[in-house]
Amino acid sequence: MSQKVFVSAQEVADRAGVSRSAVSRTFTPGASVSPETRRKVLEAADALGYHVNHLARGLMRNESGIVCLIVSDLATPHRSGMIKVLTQELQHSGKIAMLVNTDLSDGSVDLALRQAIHYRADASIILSGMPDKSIAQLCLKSGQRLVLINRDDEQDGPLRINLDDEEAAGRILIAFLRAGCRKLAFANSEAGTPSLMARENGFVAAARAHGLDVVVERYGWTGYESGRVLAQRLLTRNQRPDAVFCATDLLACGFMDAARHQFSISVPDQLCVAGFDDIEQASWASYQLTTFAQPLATIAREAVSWLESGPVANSEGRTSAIRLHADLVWRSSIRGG
Amino acid sequence: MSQKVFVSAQEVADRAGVSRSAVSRTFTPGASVSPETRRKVLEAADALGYHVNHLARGLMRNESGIVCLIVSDLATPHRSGMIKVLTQELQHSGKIAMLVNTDLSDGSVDLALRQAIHYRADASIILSGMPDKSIAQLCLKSGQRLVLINRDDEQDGPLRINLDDEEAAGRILIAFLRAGCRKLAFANSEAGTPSLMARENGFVAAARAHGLDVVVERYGWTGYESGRVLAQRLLTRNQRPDAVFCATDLLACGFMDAARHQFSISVPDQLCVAGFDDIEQASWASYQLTTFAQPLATIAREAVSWLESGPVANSEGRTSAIRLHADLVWRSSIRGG
DNA sequence: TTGTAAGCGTTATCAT
DNA sequence: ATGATAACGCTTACAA
Repeated sequence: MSQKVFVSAQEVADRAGVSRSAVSRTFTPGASVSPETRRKVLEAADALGYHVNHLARGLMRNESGIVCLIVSDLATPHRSGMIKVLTQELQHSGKIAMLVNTDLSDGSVDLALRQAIHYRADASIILSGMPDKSIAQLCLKSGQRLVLINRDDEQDGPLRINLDDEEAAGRILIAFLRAGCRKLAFANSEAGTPSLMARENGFVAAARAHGLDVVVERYGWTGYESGRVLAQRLLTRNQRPDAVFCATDLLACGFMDAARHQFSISVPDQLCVAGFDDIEQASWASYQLTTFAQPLATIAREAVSWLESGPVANSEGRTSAIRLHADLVWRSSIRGG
Repeated sequence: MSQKVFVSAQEVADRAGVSRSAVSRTFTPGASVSPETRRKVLEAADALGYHVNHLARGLMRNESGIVCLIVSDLATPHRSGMIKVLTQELQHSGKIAMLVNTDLSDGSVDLALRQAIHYRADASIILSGMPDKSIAQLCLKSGQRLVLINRDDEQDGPLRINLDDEEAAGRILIAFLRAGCRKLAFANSEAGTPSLMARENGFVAAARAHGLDVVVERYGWTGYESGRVLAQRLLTRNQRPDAVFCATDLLACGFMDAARHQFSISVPDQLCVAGFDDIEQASWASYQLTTFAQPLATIAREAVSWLESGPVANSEGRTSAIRLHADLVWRSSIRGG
């Protein structure tokens, strides 16, 4: 297609009157070059607009510097926030993010991982879906690292970073009880991902431990609109709940809006609401949602530092799992405090 | 670092009992291979877990398939929405997105473009900041394509996609006038990007054409919090405005929240508000913001199809600019309709 | 410290 | 249709 004409190391070498290797060494941190040649090379490179070809370098070094981010629902506040911190952290450690959007086809996580292999990515970070066992094994066998965030998979080999969802659910139950709520509900999507289900199960279990029942409702995709539908369903019951734990903030925003504008219910006076993720909108004046903060910075740091850490034990790759704590962010969608 | 051991074409060839070239041809669309060899190769490849090395392929073909997305404020609804459609469109046409986050350092757009060159990206799409003239020239000279979205630059060579911001500003003025508003205000950030300024200038000019003045206030970064500050400033004036055009939806959300919750002003009864971008939150029940929709799908399609179109005229690369129309999305933050 | 030469995994050219 | 061979731009022993 486009007639690309990049400057090569040879041209720089010619102009500087040195060998190709001298040029290569100049751009290799920690290689031995005399200050004089270095200067000449840098000068020629600058004049010619030379930039090391990372494709070729990756080929030789067997290390591309590419990390593949596999993501769906790219435009949701939580996911985009995740991508933001991950790209920052990756760039900070000299890597570059390749972004694969899996919104389109089904089973596209596998397709995405194939892309990662094609470009010889040093690692893949999966924020959505679950890879097929076989393709995941291929990645690991090929020496590619795998990080699963909020996927809670049983597979061996990848790094798994998860939150303590159950425990958080228990804490929010206490908060509801302190606010005097007894008619509990849980609003979930039908996505059924491990972390979503852990929140649900944790909440139900904690309630049961206190001798209380929870009305659970699930609907559609984990977004604002689903929150409205869930409100429709939960707030039209004979026994209207006085406390709702929503599986995500996005659901909670939709739920609150429906409760207030459609059912004229006052939050938190007549209904306490809690969410999960602490997306930016949770802090907006219209919501002031009590929620759990995803420790984004920590997640990114842990993920990237694990990628940087030396080679994984070839012997079946040591199994690593990190469970992080989610801080409760108190706002006014729950009475008291 | 990690001992990566990917399967090579040679290994596949050996196992299938054919030559390397046969393997290569099997994976090159439109190459001539007999069904028989093809089958043997595919079988061996599958058994071994072979995947074409795009690094090496890019080296040979002088075409990496990589497109670099250069972005700041990654986590805002508008930017993430943009990234979503762009990645979809790119993947759809067989390309892959490399994401560079420029939130960190200043002048990092140049750094980002350097990364694009390092990885021999076929093109770069810039959603934020402006590249230095020299580095942009280097990209173009190297045969890399450049797309600037909502940057409205004068430079020659790159494709420039912009909205008709001035014209849109004129339309919203009419809407305000029809609603009976006469005390106009414009809420802007201090970012001063061309599109933001075009909205401001277009609004002021249109008002002047109708013999009306506009109070313009600018503050901080283009986010929710700035909207609140701007409301603070504009709503405490002697002459309180009865209509505010906010440069973006995010500003508008902050503005509306402050107006309602802090100043107990009713929107749209006492104050009409309009925004720009049509982010998801604009449609939420708490805002119901009248705004202009960014034609995201069209933008992405235009950008990617331009990348696919044959080689740019080497003779100074024909100058291409696309100006798109922003549809007005009517909701209830303006009276009437 | 420097240059020479081999090799990374492809694809493209050219015979066959 | 197939196989040998020469690139592609780089890094890295190895030799000087």
